[in-house]
Order: sequence, then structure tokens, then C-alpha cells
Amino acid sequence: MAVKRRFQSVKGMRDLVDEAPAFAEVEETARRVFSLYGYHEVRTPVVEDTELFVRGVGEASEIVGKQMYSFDDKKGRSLSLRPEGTAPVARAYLEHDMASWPQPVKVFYMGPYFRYERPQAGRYRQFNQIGAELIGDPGPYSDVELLVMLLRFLEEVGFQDLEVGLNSVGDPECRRRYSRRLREYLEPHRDDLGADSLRRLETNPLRILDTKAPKERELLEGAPRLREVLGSAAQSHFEVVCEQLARFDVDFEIDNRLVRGLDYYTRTVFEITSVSLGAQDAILGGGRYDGLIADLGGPSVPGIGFAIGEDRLVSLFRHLYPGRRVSGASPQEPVCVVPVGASYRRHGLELSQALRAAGITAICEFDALRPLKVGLKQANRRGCRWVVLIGEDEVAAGTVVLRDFENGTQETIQRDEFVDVVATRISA
RNA sequence: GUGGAUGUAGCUCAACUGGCAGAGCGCUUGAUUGUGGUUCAAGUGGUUGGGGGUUCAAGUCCCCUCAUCCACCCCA
Repeated sequence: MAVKRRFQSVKGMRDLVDEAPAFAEVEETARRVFSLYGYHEVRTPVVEDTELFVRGVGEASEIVGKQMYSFDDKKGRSLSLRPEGTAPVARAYLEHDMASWPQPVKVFYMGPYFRYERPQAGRYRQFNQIGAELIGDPGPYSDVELLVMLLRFLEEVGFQDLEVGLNSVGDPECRRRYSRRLREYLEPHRDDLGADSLRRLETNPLRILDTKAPKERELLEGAPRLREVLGSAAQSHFEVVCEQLARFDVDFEIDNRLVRGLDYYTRTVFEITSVSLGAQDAILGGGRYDGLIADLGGPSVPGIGFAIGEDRLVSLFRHLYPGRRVSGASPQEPVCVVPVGASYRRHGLELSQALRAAGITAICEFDALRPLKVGLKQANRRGCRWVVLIGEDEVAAGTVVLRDFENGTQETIQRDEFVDVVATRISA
């Protein structure tokens, strides 16, 4: 009966147990690297006015149309769990009048996001993103700096050989021009298009470019290229970005089909995918959004940013480098203090505190049901190599016993010297 | 929202055309009352996801439901 009614995590949401240390290491790496580039961390609320996403992300986008966790509060206001991070940051930029700060404003953030979709490999209803936004500079050098920072982060996490897909979706005028061309090209081939693409032919022809259907891909081989219709400003912007990325040895490939799903993107767009992740293969994506702040009722301020899917990043890392720790982290394995008998717990606490005061990770087995045996077994199961024993004999003699599980030896050392001895033994 | 697969012990999985629910690992105890890990011995483990139906008899067949996984879609 207890089994039957046992609680379970909500569909599409999971506990991070084994993965939690890797998440923490990824987050620490992000803080370190992004700070190095002059970014500072912000934290925005998990809940926002629903309208923020409708206007920011776009009513036509799938995210807003079908995937939001929306609800009415007690006053009847429509609120939503945030499905992405850029619109909230843009909102905060306006709310705190960051336009009066030295431009550009550079921020990063991390935390949970929510989309109501059917879960599958690499897709959760609550997932974690690490993002950064550079707001207030329209120029291509900011694009390059942001991408270089992103690659540096991935490198410091421990990834090698990740390739960035890069494209330009141009300014809104270029896109309107291109949509018309693409529609003209595809119209005669309606029979070869699936239902989804047919619908997009009316609503958002650009999205047809990233179709997975082989027949449609073949058809698109002969389609006009997006970059061929870019205006001269967008064109030269893109050229500078490519040229500078090459100068800084960024491994990128121009992908003509790369368009991204959020409505606010302009000019530079990019993403990194991996075939090792299954169908949900994007580990990060981003781009420029020169019209977003204005769409939200603010001044015309350009911006560029990215979002890293932390769950997918960790999953890919574990798949590519089994057993390896993120960022080469190697936490200190604890020394285990075992009081021999319940009446020596006081000494156990004292000894473990002395070790911690010296910066040595220590745990104490207060709960050994029987002297020694159980305590040692626990210490072993926790993966400790070094055990400090304190009992009747040791207290009487003013000593402790330091046991080395690796070769089964142990030594008796003076209690007032034991911290130093432990320190030298574990670092040997 | 659509489609497919799978739910048996804490974990990984067996159980023939319906016939006594099992194994390995884990866990507890002992061999060793102050010595772990190895070994040996014993023990602990379950309303077979839940509900209903067919049957003398259901883990097995039928219906419903829930969950997980994978794909479509979408994206991180």
C-alpha cells in the first residue's frame, strides 16, 4: 500500500542525484569564464507576465503557442513559468534602465526553464540553461567576442572538437524578401512538402529550411540561399564575423539551413549540435536580436546572446568522456574518523574538526553500532582511503591510529601531531 | 498533440502454448567481542505499476488507467 501511493517526481521533471556534482562544476566553470570577459551574473524570477513571452518570443512560435506553463493568479493575471531566458533579461534591462549604464551591458544567468512537451531523450519539462546576453552594441566584434567566450567555456569544461554552425538570417527586410523568394521556389513543389512544411509556407517559410524530411531536404538543395539576398549592411556584418572567427581559430561551419525557432533573431545565428544526443541534438543555440528590446516597448537597442542546455551538455560530456570529471575537477576524498565505542564520539568530533580546520575533508562515523567493525566497513563503503581511529587505548596514551586501507597498514601517532601527519600522508 | 516499445525484489534481469514467483548483485548477521575491502555460511527481501474482466487457475490472455523510454513535432 505504501508502495502504491508513493510519490514520484512530476512527468518530465527529474532529480539530479548522480549528475549534481557535474552540474555544479559546469556552473562554476561558466562563472569563472564569463567573469573573465566582463560579464556579471543576474537572477531573474522563474515566473513572468505571460505577455512578456507573447511579445518577446513571438506568438507564432511553438514555444508560446503550445509549450508554456501558464496559469492565472488569484487576481486573474496570466502568468507563465519562463520557457526561455532572453526575454526576461530584456525585461530586466528596461526595468532597471540599464540603457543608462555604460554600454554594452554584459550579463549571464543560469537556472531552470519550463516547457510543456512530451519528454524524450534530452528533453525535459524542467530543464536547465546557462545563458549570456550582450546588450547595446550592434557591431560584429561583439558577436565574435561572445562566440570566442562560448568556445572558451566549452574548452574549459573539457570538450574538444566541437564545431559551431553559423548563419545570418539578416534584418527583417532581408527576411521578408527571402521568404517571398522561397515561397515562389517551393510553390510549384507543394506535392513534395509534408503537412508541417505546407503550413509554414504560409506562416513562416524560413522554418522549412531546417526540416528533417529527406525529400524536402533534397528539394531545398536547389532553393535560393538566404545569404544571397542579405542587404549590404547585414552582408558585411556577417563577413566580419566570419573573418574574425577564423582569425581566432574558432572551428565553425556556415550552415545555410540554420534559422533557429525563436522569432526575435536577426543577422547572426549559431548553434552547436551533436549526433551523440539522439533526436534532440542541440546543446546550445543563440544569435543576435536587434529588435527585441524595441518590441518590448523599449528603445531601439541591439543585443546578442546564447543559451546552453545544461542537461544536454552534461549528458554529452558523460557520453564522450566516460568517467572523466568536468573541468578536470578532483574533489578531495575524505579522511574518515572512527571513534571506537560510543563513549569516544566526543573525541571523534574533536579530531574531525581539527582536520577540517586544517582544510582536510573529514567525516566521522558516530553511528557505528558495534565498535570498529561497522565503522570501518562504512568508511570503506564511502570510498575513504585513510581512517583515523580513536578509542580507549589511544585516549589513555594520548595518541590516535592512522590506518591506510590501500595497503592495510596502520601507524600510531601522537595526538598533538596527528593533523600534520595526516596532511603529509594524504598528499604523498 | 500523434505513433511505437516497456513496466516482475533496492538495482540488473529470468519464469515454455496460462500451472508452487526465481537468480545475480546489494543489504543484515556470523566465521573475527579493537580492524575494512577478499573468501565462506546463514538470513532479509514482492499485493509481478494500479484497477477491472475471462478462467478451476493470470506475471502470462482481454479492457481501462498511470508511469517510463524512443520517435514525430519542437527546441536547450
